[in-house]
Amino acid sequence: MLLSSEKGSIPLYMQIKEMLVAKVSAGEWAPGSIIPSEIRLAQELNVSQGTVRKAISELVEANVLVRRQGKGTFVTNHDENRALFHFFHIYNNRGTKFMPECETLSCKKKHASRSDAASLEIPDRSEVVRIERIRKLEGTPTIAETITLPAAQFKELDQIPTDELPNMLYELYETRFGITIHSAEEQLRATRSSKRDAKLLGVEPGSPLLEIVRIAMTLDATPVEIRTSRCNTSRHCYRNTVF
Amino acid sequence: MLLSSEKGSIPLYMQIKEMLVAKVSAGEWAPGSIIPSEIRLAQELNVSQGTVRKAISELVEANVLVRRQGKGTFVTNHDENRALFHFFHIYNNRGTKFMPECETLSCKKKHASRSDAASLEIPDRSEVVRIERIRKLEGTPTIAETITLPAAQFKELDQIPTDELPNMLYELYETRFGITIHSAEEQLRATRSSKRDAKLLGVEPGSPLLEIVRIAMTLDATPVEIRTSRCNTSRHCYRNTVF
DNA sequence: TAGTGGTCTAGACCACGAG
DNA sequence: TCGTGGTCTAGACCACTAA
Repeated sequence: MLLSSEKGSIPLYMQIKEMLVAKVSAGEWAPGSIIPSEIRLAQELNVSQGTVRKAISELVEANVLVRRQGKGTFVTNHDENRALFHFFHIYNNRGTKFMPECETLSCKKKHASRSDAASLEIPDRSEVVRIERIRKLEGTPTIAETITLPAAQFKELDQIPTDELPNMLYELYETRFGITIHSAEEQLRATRSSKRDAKLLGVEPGSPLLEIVRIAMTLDATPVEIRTSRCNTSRHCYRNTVF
Repeated sequence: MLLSSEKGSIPLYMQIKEMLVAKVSAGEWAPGSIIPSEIRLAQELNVSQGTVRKAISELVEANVLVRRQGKGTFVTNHDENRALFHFFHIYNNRGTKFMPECETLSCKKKHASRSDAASLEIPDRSEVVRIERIRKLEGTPTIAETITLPAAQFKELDQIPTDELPNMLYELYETRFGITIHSAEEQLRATRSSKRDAKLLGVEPGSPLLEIVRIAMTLDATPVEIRTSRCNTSRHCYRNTVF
């Protein structure tokens, strides 16, 4: 790799950051694996350790890498805790969060609707995999979920028996399809429960549900999942901390 | 100030960070004012510039300070843009955000309910100021808001004529009461519109509204405002980006 | 004991803003 | 031109982990 240190060019640590992101993004460094030490990278790139350090620090901040003192620096991987911590925002009214249980109702191939296709940046009517499931919190069904994925990137996902689909799908995406969810954009609205959701969640049809539409993206900002969650918020709520 | 650099003690940059936070928190350095340069601070504290730099960097990350190259480092202040950018999350369905207009309905002293008192960490039944207002987005009334503040810290707020209360209250809190909102915790639920809100927002009574309960805090984590927003989400939504 | 990241230093030079 | 923050270096020593 070539770094340019011309006057007025992009700072070295930024260029190094881009390089590191590229390696992770391309899968050259897999999730969970160790990357070369700061000193090695500095030698290879002909810069000082401090410069590499700054690049790595920003990627640690962005949850791309994790440092472990005495061991090394690793590519972040999606264990259950990360998924729960970063991507699950439903708490009970006492302010605590539990790992949701999960029952998958169906997992089938469909053709993308216009809006799904637009969100996933794939051609109109192309194939998608659609998962329907319901999630229980502390024993009671609380969230009805519809998940839409581009079939091209999730080949044969619909062949997996529904009872083998795990609770935390992002781990599956990573281990089985090599797709790591890095960020997501969520839109929240209040809606009326459909008859179907009402039955699944044990509420009156038409009663208010919190609808969360999430578009999840990889490190290079490619959208790969649309997830619509309809939540009964009588005993739970969505929490967000703002700085 | 004394820094301890004993073996096994808290890192210097952490101690410096605490010191800087204390100065801002105590109002010794007011919002918007410049703080001593990195070099001056380093001299005064007998550390290298790099160490001060690391302390400041983390506070910039936390939105406590802002750097301006060539000018200096400043205490963050709450202009309209900061309030809109960090604390207002309602977008229209095309994904854009506008400065809301605002009509204040009332601003009166009350006695705190048990739950309000608990949230604000003040004695039961102590005095609070209650503001009721409605906010218009692109011309249509979209959000009904109830704001509760501890009267002890917002003396004579209820004496201000309602039509003089500004759109962005956080600026007022800062300039008039010396209280800077630094972070907030939001809880979102789907609720049914009350008759009163329905009339204010021009919707059917009982129709679903997105309820946002925000507890806003100062830099030292003291809760100072409870804000309940009930939003009509037919043409708007709450957005959140997750990493 | 060797190797990793974590803290800290002292000093160089660049880019920006104001006088 | 001067003072600010922004980048980068070279090297010291500490704290942690694993062999």
